[in-house]
Amino acid sequence: MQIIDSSVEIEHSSLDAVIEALRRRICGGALKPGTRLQEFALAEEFGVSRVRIRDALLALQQRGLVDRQKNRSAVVTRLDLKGVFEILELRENLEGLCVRLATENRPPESWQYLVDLFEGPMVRYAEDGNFESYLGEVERFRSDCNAAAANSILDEMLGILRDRTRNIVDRTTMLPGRIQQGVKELQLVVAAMRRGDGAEAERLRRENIRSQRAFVQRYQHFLL
Amino acid sequence: MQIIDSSVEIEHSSLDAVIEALRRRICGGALKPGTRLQEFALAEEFGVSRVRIRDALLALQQRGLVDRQKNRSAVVTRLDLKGVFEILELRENLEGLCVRLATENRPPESWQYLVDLFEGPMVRYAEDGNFESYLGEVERFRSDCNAAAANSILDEMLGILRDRTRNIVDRTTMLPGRIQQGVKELQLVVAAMRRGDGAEAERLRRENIRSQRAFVQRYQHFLL
DNA sequence: GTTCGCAAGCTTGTCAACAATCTTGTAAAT
DNA sequence: ATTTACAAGATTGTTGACAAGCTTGCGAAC
Repeated sequence: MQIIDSSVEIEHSSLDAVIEALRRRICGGALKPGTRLQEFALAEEFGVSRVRIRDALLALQQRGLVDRQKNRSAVVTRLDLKGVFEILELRENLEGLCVRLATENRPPESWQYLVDLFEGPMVRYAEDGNFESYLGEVERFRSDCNAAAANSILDEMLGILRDRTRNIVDRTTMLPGRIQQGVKELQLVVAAMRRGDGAEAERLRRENIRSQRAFVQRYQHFLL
Repeated sequence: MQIIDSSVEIEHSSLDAVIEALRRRICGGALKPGTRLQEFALAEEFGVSRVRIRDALLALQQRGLVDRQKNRSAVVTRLDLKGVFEILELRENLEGLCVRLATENRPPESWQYLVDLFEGPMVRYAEDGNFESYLGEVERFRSDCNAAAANSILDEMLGILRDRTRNIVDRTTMLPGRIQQGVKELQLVVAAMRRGDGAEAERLRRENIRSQRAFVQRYQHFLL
C-alpha cells in the first residue's frame, strides 16, 4: 500500500525535491528494504546530475533511511525487530509528550472535531476496512497535534522516527483486529484531550503505542 | 571553555573525520553561533577538496548545527531561548527515559561507582570550581547510562539534542550555585539507580533537567 | 552627508571527465 | 561439479574547471 502521494515528485529547487521524492518512495514502501540505489540510474530517472543524487543519499543516510559503504551502492535500511522496538520505545515517550503539549496549548473545545472524527467516520473506515482513509486521518491527527504542541524539534524527531518505521507500522493496520482496537484507543485519547486532561491523554497515547508494539511483536514474521 | 578534545582532528576516512572535526569545533565553542563557514578556506585548512567540505556541511545541516541558504556561506546555527527550551523539553523526557532503562537493565550494585563518584570527587570538584573535571565526569555518567539503556536510536537522538545546546548548557555550570545544585540533584538520581528504583531515577533526572532550564531562563542574557 | 547604482572580486553551485573500486561472467584447474 | 583466478564491465569516488549568484567598495548624484 502507498499512503503517501507520490504523483508530484520533482519541482524546482532540486536537491530538496530529490530528497523528498526518495524519502517518499522509501517510506511509502515503493522501495523495499535492501533495495540498491544506484546513482547513475536515479540521476537519469530524475533528470539531474549524479552529484544531486549523491547529496540526497548522504542526507537520507543521516536520517537513517539508507545505509552506505565506500564504493558500494546505497541500500534501503533493513530494520530488525530490536531496531523497531527501540524506535517504538522512543515514540511512546515522544508521541505522548506531543499530545500532552497539544492539549495544554489549546482550549479543550478546539478538539471537538477530533472527537467527531473518531466517533463517526473513523468507525466506518474500520468497519469497511478502508485502511487508506484511516491512515490518512490518523496522519492528520498527528500533524495537528504536532502543530499544537508547537515544538519544532519534537516535530522533526517524530518525523525521523516515523519515517524509519513507516513501512512496518502502517502495515500493522491491516492485521486482524488492529484497526478496530486502534480506533478504540484513539477515541480515548481524543476524549481526554477534549476534557483538557493532558496527563491522561499522554498516558492513553503511550498505551496506544505499546499496543501497536504488541501487534508488531506478535506478527513480526509477517511484518519484517 | 573547551570540553571536547580537539587535538586529533583528521585521520584517514576523510568525510567522517571532517564532519567530526567541525562538529567538535561547533559544540566545543571554538566556532561561535553566526560564524561563517567558507568552503574553500576549510578545504585548504583540512587539506581536502571542497566537495568533502560541502558534504560535511550538508551533514551538519541535517543535524541542525549549521544553517545554509543557496549561494551563501553556511553559518553556525544561532539558537534563541525558545529553541533552547524546546530542546530541553525533549531532553527532559529522553534523559529520564535513559536513566530508567539503564536502571532496569543492570543490577543495582553495578551503580555503586556512581554513588561513590558523586559523594566524593564530584563534591570536591564543585567546591573547587573545577568545572572541567565536573563536566567530564557528568559526560561519563551520561555515556554509561546510554550504554546501559541499550537503545542506539535513543543514544543518537540524545547526541543530536546535546550537540545543539552544548555551548549554552555547559556554561550554566559556571553560574553561581549551579554546580553545587547539580551535584546534589545527580546524587539523588544515582542513589535511586543504586536502589534499583528506575521510576524514581527517571523522575529525579527530569527534575534535574528542569532545574537546568530554570537557570538558563534566569541567566538567558548571559548565556545567549 | 547620505543614498543609490555599478562593477570587481569572492563564494557557492554545477558539470563532465577520470581514477579507484567493486561486481559479474568466463574459463581453467582440481 | 566445485572452486579459484582473472579479466571486462559497471559503479562509486575524486578532481578541476567553469557558471551563477552574492558582497563589498567605490563613486556619482542629490
